[in-house]
Amino acid sequence: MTISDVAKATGVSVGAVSRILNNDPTLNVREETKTHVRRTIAELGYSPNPQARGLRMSRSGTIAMIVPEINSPAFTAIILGAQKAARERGYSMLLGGIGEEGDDPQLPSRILARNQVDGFLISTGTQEKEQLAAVKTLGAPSVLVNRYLDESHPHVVLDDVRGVTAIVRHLIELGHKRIGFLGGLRRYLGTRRLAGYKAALKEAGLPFDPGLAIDSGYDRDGGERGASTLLSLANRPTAIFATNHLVAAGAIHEAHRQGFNVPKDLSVASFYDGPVAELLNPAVTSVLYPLDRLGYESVAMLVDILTGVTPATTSVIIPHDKIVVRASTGRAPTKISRRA
Amino acid sequence: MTISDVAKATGVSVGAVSRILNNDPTLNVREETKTHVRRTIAELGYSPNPQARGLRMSRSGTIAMIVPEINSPAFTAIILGAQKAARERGYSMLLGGIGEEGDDPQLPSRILARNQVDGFLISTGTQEKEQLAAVKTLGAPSVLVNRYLDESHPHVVLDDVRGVTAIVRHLIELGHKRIGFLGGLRRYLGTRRLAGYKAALKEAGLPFDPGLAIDSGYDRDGGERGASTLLSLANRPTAIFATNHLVAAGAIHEAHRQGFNVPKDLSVASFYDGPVAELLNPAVTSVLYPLDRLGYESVAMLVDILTGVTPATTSVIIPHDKIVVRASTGRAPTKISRRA
DNA sequence: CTGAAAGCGCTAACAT
DNA sequence: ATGTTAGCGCTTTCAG
Repeated sequence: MTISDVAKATGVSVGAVSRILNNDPTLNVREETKTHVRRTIAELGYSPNPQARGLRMSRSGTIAMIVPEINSPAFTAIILGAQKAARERGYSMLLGGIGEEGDDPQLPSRILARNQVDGFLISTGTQEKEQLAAVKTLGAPSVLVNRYLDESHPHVVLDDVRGVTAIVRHLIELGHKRIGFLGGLRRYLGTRRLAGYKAALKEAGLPFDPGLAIDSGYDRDGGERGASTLLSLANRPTAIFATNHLVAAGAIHEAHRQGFNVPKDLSVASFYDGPVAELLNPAVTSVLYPLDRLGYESVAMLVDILTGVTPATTSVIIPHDKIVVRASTGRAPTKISRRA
Repeated sequence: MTISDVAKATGVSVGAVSRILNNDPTLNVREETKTHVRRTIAELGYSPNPQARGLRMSRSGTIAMIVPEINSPAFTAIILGAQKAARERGYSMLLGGIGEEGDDPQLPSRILARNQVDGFLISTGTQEKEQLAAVKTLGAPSVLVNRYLDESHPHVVLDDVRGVTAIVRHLIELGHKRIGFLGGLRRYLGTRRLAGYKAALKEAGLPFDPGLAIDSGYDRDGGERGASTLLSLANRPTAIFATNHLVAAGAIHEAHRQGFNVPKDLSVASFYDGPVAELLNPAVTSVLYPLDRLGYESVAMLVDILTGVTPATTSVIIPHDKIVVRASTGRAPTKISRRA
């Protein structure tokens, strides 16, 4: 079933069929033949061979999304939004980089060579520096998703600073004066969250104690270790901000293990929000982001670039939605309780 | 950078280069020229255009994986294993069907038309019946992943029956006599889990009470509703088996809400195992499956079919690993406590 | 053992 | 307004 079958069946030439298929605006066809051809195509169930089309037009209609993991609830939402946008625009999405594979900074160029994708959505993993550097020399357009290289390189990020400020402000409003920070501090976005934390303290006139800001990374173990450190301080915090749900889960677990009650002795609030926030016990207060929009906007921007539309800006910032208050945060204890 | 560039650079014909690239066994080339061409290819950084190759060979080297969701921890593991196997065999994976998109039973054929994928890995969602029926008429090979149509259609599944039997046995060994079942009962695999549950009761000489087997579906809400029903029974169970972690989370949440202590008043055990089991509070006892192998074996089987190798069997069954005992299960209470 | 050439299905430039 | 045709990059048959 090829285009020439359609041509034969309709009695027109392949060229005409092709132009009708692609709504060629320059050279027009009689309305009559147009509908006739369209009908025949539908009857025959013909659909053009994407490889031939791709070969001819040197494009594939596929974009590759590189994510370091797929376990984290945040990524699932991002991927969902990206899928939706891609489909709406007639693109397919190839998912790569998950797990060990993601450790290879050359992955994008390998994918490019092997799959002839038109462009990339990039969320780097552990090898951030090398990976982002490699992106520059890719030879294919890319949009960074929740990552940042420089202002000129297209990226879609969250308003991390404001989001963290908002949720730390929530803790401060509950009367907390000593608030721990558990997050990544090595990557650019991690440091922006710390900046948000500092901003909230500053606007409340609270001092910043570097001993309360701990590089926990982004996993559950980091949350446990970080909470352990914080809770063993002589002047321990009464609240903790965690950079995601895994870290929050680890922190809550460690607090429980040490006999603290959450939220009576220790409030815990988390960045992001999603199904996992509800699964934890207690359910975790967190700042809600439309993470699917993060994925959606990334694809929109990439497709603009691919189709020659100059995007309005190289920097899209997704604002946070609201603070979802759940059982993990409460008023600061009037006096610091002894460890149970 | 095309194959004829390589031919020119090396002084041989394109045909020769192609044969060397593909290790053509029939027509051999001098060892000397072979290495020379190989070196030049490496120097030039040439890699063949997948679209042209695909057009010529009418294959794309891409397989589509259709999963209904990506939130569930089980799927992430399956996808990971599938990715690994695909990469090892030189295939790329296109992910589709996530979210609303998955409601369309015609999705596979649409993907086939649009993307010329070589084959499918299928895990249906809500529209199981229609979707599995559509698979039959696809015109491309497919392997069902954790789904079942009939013995002749290639599938990779878990030993659900034995796995459930094992974990229910664990509950029975803890002294529980009345054990609730929360799972899906409409799909084939759901009923197999129920069969495993019955088998465990039977081998222990316990009666099967239909009132204890509840169709909870597979989400958190179902877990809550199911637990609510079970806990309001006059003769309520002292333990519950949940078909996955979301259902387990809902059940635990509902138990807590009603003032029951887990595991003192109620033990909860879950199917699967994974990171989420640790996040819950209490952490959930569950039966461990190598879910990545489920994905891995599915791809292996599909690629066998694609490459003309007749698979040894159309039915691969992944055995469970072991019961991971965590805090959510304990000895049956000696006397049923009143609701707090 | 190696080169030449046909042709996979499509689009776009050029004819008519 | 429609038809013809070259050629995208590759593999593979057929000659040599």
